[in-house]
Amino acid sequence: MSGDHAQKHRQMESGSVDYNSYKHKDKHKEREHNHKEHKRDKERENSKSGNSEHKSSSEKKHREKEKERLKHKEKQKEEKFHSSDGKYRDKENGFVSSLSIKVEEDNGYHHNIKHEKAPKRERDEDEYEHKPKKVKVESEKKVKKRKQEDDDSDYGKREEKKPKKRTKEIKKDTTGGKKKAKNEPEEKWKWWEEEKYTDGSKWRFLEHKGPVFPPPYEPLPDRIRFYYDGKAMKLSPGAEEVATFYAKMLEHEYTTKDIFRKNFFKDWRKEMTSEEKSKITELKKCDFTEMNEYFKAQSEARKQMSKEEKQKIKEENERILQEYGYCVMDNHRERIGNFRIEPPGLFRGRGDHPKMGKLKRRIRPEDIIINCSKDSVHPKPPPGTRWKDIRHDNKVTWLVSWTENIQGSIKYIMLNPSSRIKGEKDWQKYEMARRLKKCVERIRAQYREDWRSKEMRIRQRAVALYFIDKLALRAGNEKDEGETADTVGCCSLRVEHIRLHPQMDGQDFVVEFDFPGKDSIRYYNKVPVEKRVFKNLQLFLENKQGKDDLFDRLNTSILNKHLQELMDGLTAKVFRTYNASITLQQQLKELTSPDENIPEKILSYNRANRAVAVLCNHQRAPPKTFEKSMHNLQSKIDEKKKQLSAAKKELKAAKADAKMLHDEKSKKAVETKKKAVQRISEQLMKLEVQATDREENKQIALGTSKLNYLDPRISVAWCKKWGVPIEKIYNKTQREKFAWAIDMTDEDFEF
DNA sequence: TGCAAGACTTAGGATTGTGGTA
DNA sequence: TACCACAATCCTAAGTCTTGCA
Repeated sequence: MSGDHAQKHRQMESGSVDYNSYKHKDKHKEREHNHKEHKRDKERENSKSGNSEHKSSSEKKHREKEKERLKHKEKQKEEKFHSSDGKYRDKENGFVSSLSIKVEEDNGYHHNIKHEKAPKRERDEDEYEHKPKKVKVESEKKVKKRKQEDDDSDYGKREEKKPKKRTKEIKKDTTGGKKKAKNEPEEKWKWWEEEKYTDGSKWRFLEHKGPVFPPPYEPLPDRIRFYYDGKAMKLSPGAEEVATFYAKMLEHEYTTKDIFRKNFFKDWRKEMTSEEKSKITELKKCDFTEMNEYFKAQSEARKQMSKEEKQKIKEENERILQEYGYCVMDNHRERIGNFRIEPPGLFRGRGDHPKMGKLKRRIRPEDIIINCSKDSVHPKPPPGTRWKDIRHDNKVTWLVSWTENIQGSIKYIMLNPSSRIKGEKDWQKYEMARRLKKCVERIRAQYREDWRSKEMRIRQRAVALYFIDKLALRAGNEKDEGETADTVGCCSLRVEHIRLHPQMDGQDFVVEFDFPGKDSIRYYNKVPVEKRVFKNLQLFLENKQGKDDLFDRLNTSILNKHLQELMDGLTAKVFRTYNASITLQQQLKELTSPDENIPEKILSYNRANRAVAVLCNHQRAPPKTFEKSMHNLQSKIDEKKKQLSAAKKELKAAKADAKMLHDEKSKKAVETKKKAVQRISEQLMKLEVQATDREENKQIALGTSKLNYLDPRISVAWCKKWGVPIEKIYNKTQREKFAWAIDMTDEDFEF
């Protein structure tokens, strides 16, 4: 990664941000009051529905009550609306649906989407919560009409409009979700237009069916044998199961690693009978090849299955998904992210993980903690078993948890990224980054000042923060030595991870970074820094050895505590989000040109995305088939070039004929040939763009930044501005995750 | 106050699905 | 129809940050 790229993003910020909402003290009080009322309403609803007799239909009842309440509220709002001069206000964007939206009175929630275009207003630093809105279904015609009206109206008028109604609820199939017609368009719930809980609770009602367990172990057929020291040996079921985990990985690089083999063998022996234990004493004498071939044959057989068999499996998976893949959270049927319990196997730690190869044991119902509403139908454990515990903790978002045996950490089943609970958090994350944008210059001035501090701890803090800001480094928490791979982030950098060059490649004060980051991905970068940073680093390195901490007076909690003082809610990772998003926005501005066609625009987008991936050091292993696929693509390009040249020749000839003959037929022929040339030129251009894109993407992973760091509103606004279909940028899953952004953003959005 | 546990986000690789082509 | 390449999705490890407790 080149240092100059990492610097680029620093030049980017210009102009002001549209901070769309602000707080009036008294309005705030009023809002608080209203919200408390609303909360009490909801709580009353919940407590009412919380009796134990209704188990079989609890959710239904709950829903009905909620509907009733909403109906009542809707009526009230309708009345209020009609008695006011409120008009519907249109959404400028039309990406998702034709729902119309009315803007409520400023209730203090921040970030009403309609305000993206609004005049800039001041607002409190600590405010970022979104503003709820109410929606109502409206015909497209009306929407269009209203759009026109809205375009003509000014912001002040919009502010006066009264709310109308909240979204339609999504129906839940209480029978366990028998398959809904797949293509049946289900109206999407616009959670982003509704109120948020502000009491720290994550939900009021939660019902689900619990996790799906992996199938029990199926012993190998007798003909498949394991050999020890050249002799066939029948293993006990427990030992055999663990042996199959290894056998399945025989071709994987893991099995060449000493730690992996050592850990596996140690844990495997624990599963052996005493007789097996006394016989099997060396891994190198074990022969798993028959097992390995058996599994390969099985996998091959799966591929060769008939269409009907495959369809049957697909249908069964769909059935399981419908039954276990959804939960009901506060009246809405929401998709669960990972509803399957992790199957047993061998631990695949990354990098030089000291525990790789250890046995990940099978999770039993007795290990599982269920989290759901008291008044929901609780998930049933498999017959003859019981759950470890059933909790009703609405301060957390998980549905199921268990403790894994490798690190002793807790694993969770949570909702899908398209869910309200994840989306809200995501939105909040980008709002936090936008808040940072507002005060980042002040923070930068502060840390530059701190480079001169008399106190070593402050200088270290300031230099570390400079790196986090400039290079988008991760915070770098302390890690348990010997328990995990040796990786570092900013605060945990050691002397051995940097080299100082007073001069390098014609530049002054260059810092050379070389360290294993998250997932043991190497971070290598040569960065020219300011003289004072360089001098400080020299100072920090004095009298230290390679293994010593670079920042020995700093850790992430000290740093984050400091950041918290600079801006409410600020932590080290916000800088990564901020710098990633601002880089995308700036790069898009720089790279997109109006005369580009759609494929070229997409290439520009990918290049902007790539700049971010480089900044964040999102790498991938080059695809195994990369060289081959590039070669194939090049062949296609060559072939297309030949075609083009032939087509051009034909066109020339046709023109000559037409000149001679002057008849309709030859004129027509010229037109046809012209079209052919044009078509082939376009095809060639597409192939060439594809080749460039692929080459530039060889070792860079774009997905991580797109999914986690780039404010989706930047991409949506860019698509709208340049007429690029959103489908070209986000696939179906991504569009579901970013539905909130797609719905609320217009082309003027500024991060 | 410091540390461990807990909760949640971020991450790359593996697996599966899909569409184009021979 | 089989095969291939790429995209989409799944999987779960590895981070960050917060919370709770001694």
